[in-house]
Amino acid sequence: MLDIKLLRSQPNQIQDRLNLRGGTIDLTEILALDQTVREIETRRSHLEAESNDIGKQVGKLMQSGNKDGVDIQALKDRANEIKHQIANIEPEEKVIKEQIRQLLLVIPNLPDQTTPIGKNELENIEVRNWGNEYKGLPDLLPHYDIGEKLGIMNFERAVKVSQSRFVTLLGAGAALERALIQFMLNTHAQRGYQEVLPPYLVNSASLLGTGQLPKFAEDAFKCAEDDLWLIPTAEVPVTNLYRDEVIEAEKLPIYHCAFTPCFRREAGSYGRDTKGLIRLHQFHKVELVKFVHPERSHSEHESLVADAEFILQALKLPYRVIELCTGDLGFGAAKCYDLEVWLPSANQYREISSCSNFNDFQSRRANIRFKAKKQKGTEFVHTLNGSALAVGRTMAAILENYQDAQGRVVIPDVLQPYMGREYL
RNA sequence: GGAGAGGUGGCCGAGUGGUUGAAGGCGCAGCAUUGGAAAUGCUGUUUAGGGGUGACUUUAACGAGGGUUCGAAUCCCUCCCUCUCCGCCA
Repeated sequence: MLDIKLLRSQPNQIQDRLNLRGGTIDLTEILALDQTVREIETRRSHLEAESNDIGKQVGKLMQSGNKDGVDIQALKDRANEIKHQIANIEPEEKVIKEQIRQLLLVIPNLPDQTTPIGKNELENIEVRNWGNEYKGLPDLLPHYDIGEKLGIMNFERAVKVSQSRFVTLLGAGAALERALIQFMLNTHAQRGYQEVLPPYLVNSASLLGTGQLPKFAEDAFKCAEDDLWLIPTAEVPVTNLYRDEVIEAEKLPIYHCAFTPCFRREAGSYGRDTKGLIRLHQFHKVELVKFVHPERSHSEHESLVADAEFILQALKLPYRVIELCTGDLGFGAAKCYDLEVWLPSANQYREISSCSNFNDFQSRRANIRFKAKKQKGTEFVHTLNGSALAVGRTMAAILENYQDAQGRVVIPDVLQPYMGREYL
């Protein structure tokens, strides 16, 4: 959520920066409503001040024993008159305030000053790449084919049990998934992230806090009987751990890593990535979440990306780092790097992690502040998060990049201790 | 699911419908004391919105939302949450 005061004080600059995203966001309505509501608010405050004053006078007169005096009745009459006047303007004030809130909630974040300007994904920037694009064997199989051939992956039965876009892992496939999760969590924990195992069902306030609601309700699964939703990412429960809290400044930065299943309706993606592990309604992800001092958020973002890259490098999977341009940035992100892993069967890179800096966008919505000792007032923290990594897509990358001439899949060195074997 | 108890500031904990943003304590900060510290003493210490360059001023907030009243932390209603006991349960 943007700061209404910033919007008020420099509407043109804000408009220009929002325009870099390419959408059409009109701020005139919200600015007009803001102007109106402030006028009403001032009037109401004055009326309430008078009313408070009368209350005190009545109190004094009552205590001095003058319970039925004429002057008391006159004061009461005046106070009732004020009450009616307030009742006349207050509903309008509430309605307008709610309108402003609703409008603010659907305005995307301002792109960071350092985010490259561009219209769409074609203008994203490749920052660096790592490893060789493995062209593979001539008879290299896509991950879903080798997975089924090895008997570690079954799509048909998952469809029977649920519906399309679900998978079942079997035997070594299930073990590999579990090994990846263990390896990722252990690595991050060693590197300073506190592990969290959060709830997988969250309330609407949490989704509002991280920005999935109100705009993207159709992307999430909802439990109709309850105010509960299946999490689309661990970002939601982990970020909201600190909702409505004031953190002591010296406790920052806070680093968490979390493994969770993620549930996404994938509305509007019919026919895309229908085969394999790439786009499922349920998948596993290890997520990194940071709460940091605003002054440090840029460097914290870089190190977050490095922590995600560390996993890819440990697994020896070729990848590249893409910095998203303003036109391709997600709703809440101010700056974002995608990590894309090499998938030889498709002869292309596919997103395996997205590392975003939200600046104070989420913390404003979720009301996550910090307070420095000796300083008056509070400030909003900056929140950052990134996948490290999407487990299913990592499995897909391993199944393709590690195929050998015998049709086996070599298990990456770092996973062998977890698997107790060298090949699938 | 049934029965009961309770939600007050960073924390603990008082609270009578009337100048209570809220006693007291802890914690924290500053000052004094000390060779230095502990102990002690004094002072200060919520957040958010509006107005003002500013000192400042004004409004709101005692789980949330309504109601009664000139006036509500205090009385009434609805909802949420927490705890205890019983039942059910991995």
